[in-house]
Amino acid sequence: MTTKPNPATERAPEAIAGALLTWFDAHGRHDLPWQHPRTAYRVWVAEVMLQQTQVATVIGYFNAFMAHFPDVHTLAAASNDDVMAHWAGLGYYARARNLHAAAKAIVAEYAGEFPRTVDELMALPGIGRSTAGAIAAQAFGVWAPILDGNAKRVIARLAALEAKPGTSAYEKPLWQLAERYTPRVRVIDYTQAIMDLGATLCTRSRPDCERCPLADRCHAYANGSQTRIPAPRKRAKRPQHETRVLVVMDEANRVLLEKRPPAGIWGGLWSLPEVAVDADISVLCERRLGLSVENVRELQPIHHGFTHFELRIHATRVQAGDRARIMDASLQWFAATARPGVPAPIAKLLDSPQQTLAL
DNA sequence: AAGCCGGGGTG
DNA sequence: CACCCAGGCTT
Repeated sequence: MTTKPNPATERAPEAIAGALLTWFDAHGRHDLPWQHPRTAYRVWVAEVMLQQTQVATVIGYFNAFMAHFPDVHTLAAASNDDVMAHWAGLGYYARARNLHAAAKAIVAEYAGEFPRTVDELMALPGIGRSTAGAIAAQAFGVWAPILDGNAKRVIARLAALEAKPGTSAYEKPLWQLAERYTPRVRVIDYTQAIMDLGATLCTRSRPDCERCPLADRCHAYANGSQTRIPAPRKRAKRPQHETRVLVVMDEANRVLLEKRPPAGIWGGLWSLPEVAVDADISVLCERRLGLSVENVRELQPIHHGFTHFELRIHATRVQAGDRARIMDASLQWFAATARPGVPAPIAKLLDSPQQTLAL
């Protein structure tokens, strides 16, 4: 059968890249922290932090991370707790776990020198096709397509691709076009340029097509479909969950924290011990923590919204009796001033003046 | 193909 | 409040 040719695929790809690069020289972002200096290690850490996380949010974390883990050897040799603490608040904590594992692999298998091919990069934990392409292109100038959220939006509009995001009918042609448009020269700048265009002009809502260097080649702009491409993803209503955490204080005003299992919500982070909502606190503390408690007091519940569910967190504060001995390695006392990174809502609770952790 | 994984920005 | 963000991994 005959299919209508897609205008975006017919055009000379060099013209797209050329127009984009000319625009980039004048209007692109040239002062992002990971661009100066642009080492493979810094590009890699930045790319992982930037997965599903906005640039403005990442910058502060990136600078702090680099100050503490200046190179891949330092990162590989660090403790998991130290790495997780520097990720606390960023979310998607599997990224930090994978980052640490990948650092160890790069030291062990590559003597600390990053591999330069997409396939080798993709074999490292936490690096998928798009991130591998970004590292290869930006760190080494190796030709490789990227397809992050920005590039997807730009290319989908160029091609007026109406397929539903998340389906292969959407992803496959996008990768094909991403390869076609990626030039053999100036791959570092091109990779940055298409992301910058998506971040500054070809935005999800209210794209500024009047200033777009690709407007005269954009099929969506030509037929006025740019505001409904890509189609929004309908999300199921978020279920409501409840849980309870314990704020256990000892005589020295230290608080008891629990290292969470690697998988699941807040995986690998230290948090307040989580118990059943209707738990008998005294009995539970005696049996699970091996300590007697006094001054059991209910605190103000806090509410936290996740992407896929909402959580109402009840909090019970108790004072640990004498001779409190915590045997479990996943439970540890921490001073308020020297505690590890904890999830954002827990940090908020612990830092809240009204909670007044002191008894 | 669909679900899981966070916290913050934006309209 | 809805939707998204320099996605990847698991099932």
